[in-house]
Amino acid sequence: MDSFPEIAKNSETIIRMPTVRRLPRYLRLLIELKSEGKDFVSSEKIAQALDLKPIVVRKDLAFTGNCGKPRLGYSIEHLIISIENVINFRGKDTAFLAGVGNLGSALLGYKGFEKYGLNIAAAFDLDKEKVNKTVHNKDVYPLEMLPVLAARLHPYIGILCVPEESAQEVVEKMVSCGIKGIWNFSNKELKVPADVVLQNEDLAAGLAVLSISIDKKSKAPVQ
Amino acid sequence: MDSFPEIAKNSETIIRMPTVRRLPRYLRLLIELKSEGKDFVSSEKIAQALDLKPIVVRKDLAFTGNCGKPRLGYSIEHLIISIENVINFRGKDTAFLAGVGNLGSALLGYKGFEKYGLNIAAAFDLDKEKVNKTVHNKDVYPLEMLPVLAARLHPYIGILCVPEESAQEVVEKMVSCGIKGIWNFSNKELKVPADVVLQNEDLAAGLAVLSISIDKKSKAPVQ
DNA sequence: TAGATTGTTAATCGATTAACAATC
DNA sequence: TAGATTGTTAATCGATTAACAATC
Repeated sequence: MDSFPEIAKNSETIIRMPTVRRLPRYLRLLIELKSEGKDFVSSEKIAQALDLKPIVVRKDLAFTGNCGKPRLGYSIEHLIISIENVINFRGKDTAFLAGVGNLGSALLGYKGFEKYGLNIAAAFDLDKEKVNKTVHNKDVYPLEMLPVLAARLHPYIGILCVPEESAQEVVEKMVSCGIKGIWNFSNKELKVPADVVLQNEDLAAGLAVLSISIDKKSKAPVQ
Repeated sequence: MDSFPEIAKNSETIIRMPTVRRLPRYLRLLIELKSEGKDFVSSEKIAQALDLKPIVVRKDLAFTGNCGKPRLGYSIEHLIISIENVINFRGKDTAFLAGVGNLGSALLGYKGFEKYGLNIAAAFDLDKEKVNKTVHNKDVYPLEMLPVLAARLHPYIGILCVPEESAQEVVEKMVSCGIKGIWNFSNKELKVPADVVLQNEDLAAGLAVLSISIDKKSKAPVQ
């Protein structure tokens, strides 16, 4: 943890989305390997564990600025730190969540966010019945309180789990409070200002891929 | 609904994943337009609504086998049917869900699956305390009951929301009961036989993309 | 007919893969 | 040194974009 390779914080590196989406998978594996007491791992081993090709692993890991050692592989500890830095999974970033329905409540109770460096500091709802309670130990406030709490807690991510009808309105409230990224679990197509990042999570997209893949496989059993 | 264009059920069409992932977005928009009484829509209009380029829309829609009419655009009703057919969102496909924790419960209560042609017919859990109850009106059975209920209900998709430790074991049970697709919400890297489709949903992947995009945007404000 | 909009063909861009030289 | 494993450079593949002819 003391001697530490120069991280290529080369801010001009291009974001390659497929690589970024794989980084959390490497991270989980590396943390597991570390807990088993391992110090180094090769791209070949990582590839086997994650069902990838070794060259993909090497290309992806190069993107984190970390260097492997010929014959040894990659330092697990250094890689973990590099990946966490690149995708910002270290530290505690503050998020607000809006919409404490089924999905919103589940996310409030999701333990994994701690590992991802995300702290849901407060939750909000328009429904008077859901408000002024706690869900999974998180306080749920009326939406009107958003500006006051934002001024105090400085959230930078807004997690959106409200029904489609109110999604745009809630996003605008979040944006006007200085939130810089919207993680959208509603299926509403949202408009955000150019300086705000919108990340849509679409359950139906995954299901569509699954359905069509099953279809293809059953129709073309020889491959 | 009577006169209906020949659908190119050309089974040799290649699956283009980015296209497939966008199809549910077109579908939602088209259903909305239909409810507004519209009959035709142009690729330009669709592109505006979904923040895409018109050429992307035309290429994607061509993939559904549907033809647009020059000067008129696409028949909304026909397109809806074509898209639903391609991604198998018509009819009622049976799914089993395993793991009735926070996320599993939320999915059991998710109304949208009806629209996606997915019917969660039964839920399962290893925890004796969670079993023999109903969650959002779905029966929760002990995992041992899976084979019996599978023989009766013929599920073809298994939705996996169990903790990582038991994920592989549960998947194997599902596969041995004839399930052809696994929708994996756990973060476990699963092994499945070659004839079974695995679709991983990784929350951390979306969060990583969001985080890194916010970073980039704040560091490169001129674009 | 003129004009709007589609669908096709070719060009560009980006991601994956292959080949191999560099390194410990 | 020999051998394993990395990182680089070039080739391939697939998706997006551009240009434009076809169509109503």
